[in-house]
Amino acid sequence: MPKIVDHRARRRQIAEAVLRVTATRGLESVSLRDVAAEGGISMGLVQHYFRSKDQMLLFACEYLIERTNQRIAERIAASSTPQTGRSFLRTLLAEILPLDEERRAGTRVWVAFLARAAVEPELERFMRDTWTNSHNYFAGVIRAAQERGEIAPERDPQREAVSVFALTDGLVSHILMGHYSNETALRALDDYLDHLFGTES
Amino acid sequence: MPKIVDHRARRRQIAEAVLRVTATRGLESVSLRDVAAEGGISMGLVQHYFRSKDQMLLFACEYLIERTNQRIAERIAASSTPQTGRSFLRTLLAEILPLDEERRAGTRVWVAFLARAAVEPELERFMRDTWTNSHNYFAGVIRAAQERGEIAPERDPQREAVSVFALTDGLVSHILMGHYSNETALRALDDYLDHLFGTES
DNA sequence: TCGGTTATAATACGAGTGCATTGTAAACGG
DNA sequence: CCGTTTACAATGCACTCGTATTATAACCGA
Repeated sequence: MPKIVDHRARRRQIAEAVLRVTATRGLESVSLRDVAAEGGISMGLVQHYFRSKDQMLLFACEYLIERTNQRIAERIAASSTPQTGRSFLRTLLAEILPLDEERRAGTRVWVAFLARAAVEPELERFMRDTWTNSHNYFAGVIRAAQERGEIAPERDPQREAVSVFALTDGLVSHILMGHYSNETALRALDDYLDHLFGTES
Repeated sequence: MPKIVDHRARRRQIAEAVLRVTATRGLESVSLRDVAAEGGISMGLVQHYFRSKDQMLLFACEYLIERTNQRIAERIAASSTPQTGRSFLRTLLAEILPLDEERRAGTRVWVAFLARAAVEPELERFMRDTWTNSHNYFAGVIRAAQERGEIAPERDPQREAVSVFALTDGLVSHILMGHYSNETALRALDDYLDHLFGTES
């Protein structure tokens, strides 16, 4: 055994450099040299930890998802408890929106990978799996709220999850382009929650 | 005056080559040589009609929007008349979804430009303007239906337009990745229209 | 201490890039 | 019919890219 180095930590460190470069200059201008420079390491080291550029990008994408999910879980844990199903769902969805620069940076990277996934089957599969997980989580939250009587029993959690997921993802793009303001997007979210939780009827 | 050539037609022809290459291999692998080969012309000709690659891509993006809007207008004109505000809106929104391969190709290109716009202010401005036009159109359609009594008067067309626009754009991404099926997406659209036109109350 | 394995760096290489330059043919105004 | 302008083609150039190769240093088991 030679030098002891935390392999996974090094890969994450490189992935973070990838994400930073992607957020500022876009995925198409990410080169191994840029990543190495951003991470303050040599290009050979990047190659040592990733067989190819594609594998490096895929890992960076997985890392982005993992980091984002972790951040969301933290914020939810930090929010006031106990809370209703509605407030929980609102916290969750609002956390997905790019409301501050940190999340905007993450979202810029995310749409870059999304565009790449449109022409790369392997990445597309990964995106689909990621979204399926999210969808199932949303549906579970909605079903739980329904079982607690917060949502009318005739609603189908699966169908509602489709709507709320698509609405949120759509708002994400529009906020990112500066088309809808944070307030406008949050109001649209609340409008939907009003509808789902039957405030208006 | 030398050879008489339709300048705009040539530029559109080149733009179509750009869109074809982008739809199959992605925006990041679009080179002047690829575009020339795809269009069956020389690389020098491409340079003759566009000062730089960036300008070529911007024009191609504008052309994509123009072509898409035109196609939507045609389909609407071809649909049965007269129709209710609801059926009109449904036709309009369903036409935006990538339900067949032709529209899927266009959508792949669209998300590629979207990702680029996230790191290019000029393109971002263009995207924002495009979306503002679409939003205003949607709001106008909703307001017209409201004035004809199809939608409850207390609804705000602007707010509803935000929701329907975001929902549709979200569904676009999810369909493109193969996450939601065409039927699932259309059902989510219909669910929203039920809500907007008050079928359920 | 020695041998082998790994971490890290430096660099060479061929392919591809956008753009600039140059060349050629065709169409008009004079 | 001539010259200027434009349409189009071909090629050269400086640069960047991902990857392969090689070199060096550090560590640990034997």
